[in-house]
Amino acid sequence: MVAAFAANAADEAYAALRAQIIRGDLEPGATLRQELLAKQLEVSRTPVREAINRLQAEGLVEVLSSRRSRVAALSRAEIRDIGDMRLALEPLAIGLAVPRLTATDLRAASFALQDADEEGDPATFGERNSRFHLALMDPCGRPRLLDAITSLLDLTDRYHRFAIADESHNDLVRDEHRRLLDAAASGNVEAAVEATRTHVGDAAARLVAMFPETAP
Amino acid sequence: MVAAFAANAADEAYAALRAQIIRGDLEPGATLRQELLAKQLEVSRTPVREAINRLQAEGLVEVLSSRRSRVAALSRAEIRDIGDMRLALEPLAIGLAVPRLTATDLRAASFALQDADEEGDPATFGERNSRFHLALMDPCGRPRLLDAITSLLDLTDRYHRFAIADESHNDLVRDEHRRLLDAAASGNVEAAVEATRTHVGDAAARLVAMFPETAP
DNA sequence: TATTGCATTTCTGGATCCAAAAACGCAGAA
DNA sequence: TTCTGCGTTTTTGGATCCAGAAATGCAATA
Repeated sequence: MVAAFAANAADEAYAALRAQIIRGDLEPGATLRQELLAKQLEVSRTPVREAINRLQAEGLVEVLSSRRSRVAALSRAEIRDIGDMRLALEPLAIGLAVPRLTATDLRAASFALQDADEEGDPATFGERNSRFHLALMDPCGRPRLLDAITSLLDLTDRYHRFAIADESHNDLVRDEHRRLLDAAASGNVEAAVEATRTHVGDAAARLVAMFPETAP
Repeated sequence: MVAAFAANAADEAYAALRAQIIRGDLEPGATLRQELLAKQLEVSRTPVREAINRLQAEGLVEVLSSRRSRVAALSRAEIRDIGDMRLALEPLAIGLAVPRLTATDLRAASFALQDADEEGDPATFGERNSRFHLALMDPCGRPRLLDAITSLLDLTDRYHRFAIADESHNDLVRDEHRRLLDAAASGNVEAAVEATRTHVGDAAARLVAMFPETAP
């Protein structure tokens, strides 16, 4: 593992598994065996179990009929469910955050945007994209709201890799990102909220479109 | 314990603790000792730990600086946070649910409303109130949205008991409930969404008002 | 009497153990 | 060859064990 900045083994296991799922190292549908994961993370099964439980609560892991658990594979319906929730929550967060943005916040968001928009490992595109969004919303001062949005972003991050093959689509995303950042930077709350609505709506629609109508 | 309809001990412990917190048997701020809870629930510490973890994720339990955990005591800011999230999510759920409501759904909601509005144990008022709301939103067909809303309702349920002393306030709530149910029954999506917005907004404001400006 | 330091007790997180349930695989029957 | 049934293996949930951290309480001192 790259880094372990967690006080306890359970947090560490959680962070490691979450990262592996989000960047697709653990593919949707892969079954999770506690013993194996414990060996890989060099801890006992106890913290692995705790991590799996948390991931279940977040929706990144799903429980099969009985006992066994696997990496959640989202359906078209679930992607739409998540998209609509983002569309309800992110404009709220942006609306609260923009009036509180400091120069430091804006600089951080700007850096995050640069990182998100440049070419890079497709596996981490979703992650980098989410980091930009969260950087802008972070100053909203609503921990629970941010947690909820983070969970939603976590769920779809890994599916973005398939969408970024289309270059014209990427240009559009860059454009929407830029518009959002500009509105936030100029302190125009209404414009920022509207830009968020547009962008999240578009992004969700694109993700939904990736899933065939009849697929699981 | 009254009922134990859970297959495994962890679910059972979770349900039991959640119920005790929601109806105020475990007061905000009370520290949770695993050993004691395990003895009370007649299981070992393992499932209790799992239950506490889940409750932490939901926000009903908070972790102290180190190790010890207690029943979450919400602050004014957190109540507002939660209220705004409800205001973002519940209209969405109602808007999706109303076109799909069956006669059975409406009957269930109507019963739930009757139960919520009649005099009864103040400790369970929040719970009964939430059940009505959820009954109306249940057919929305969005499991994740419903989970999120349920979690939010869980968090504030126990604080409603203090609000229902005021009888004029109760009349207003009954009125708003009735308006919402009527709109839903008539299939008027826009009216139902608007009634939800009004009611949730009012309810959240009343809860926030209960907390002194400067309190924790 | 109030306060600081230390010994004791309590409690938690993590590891390990155990029984039961589920998955697997093989053999025999159709 | 394919399906079904049974014995074996694997894996999980729950219980218990253990070491370390925090809290508690007592005593000695100012």
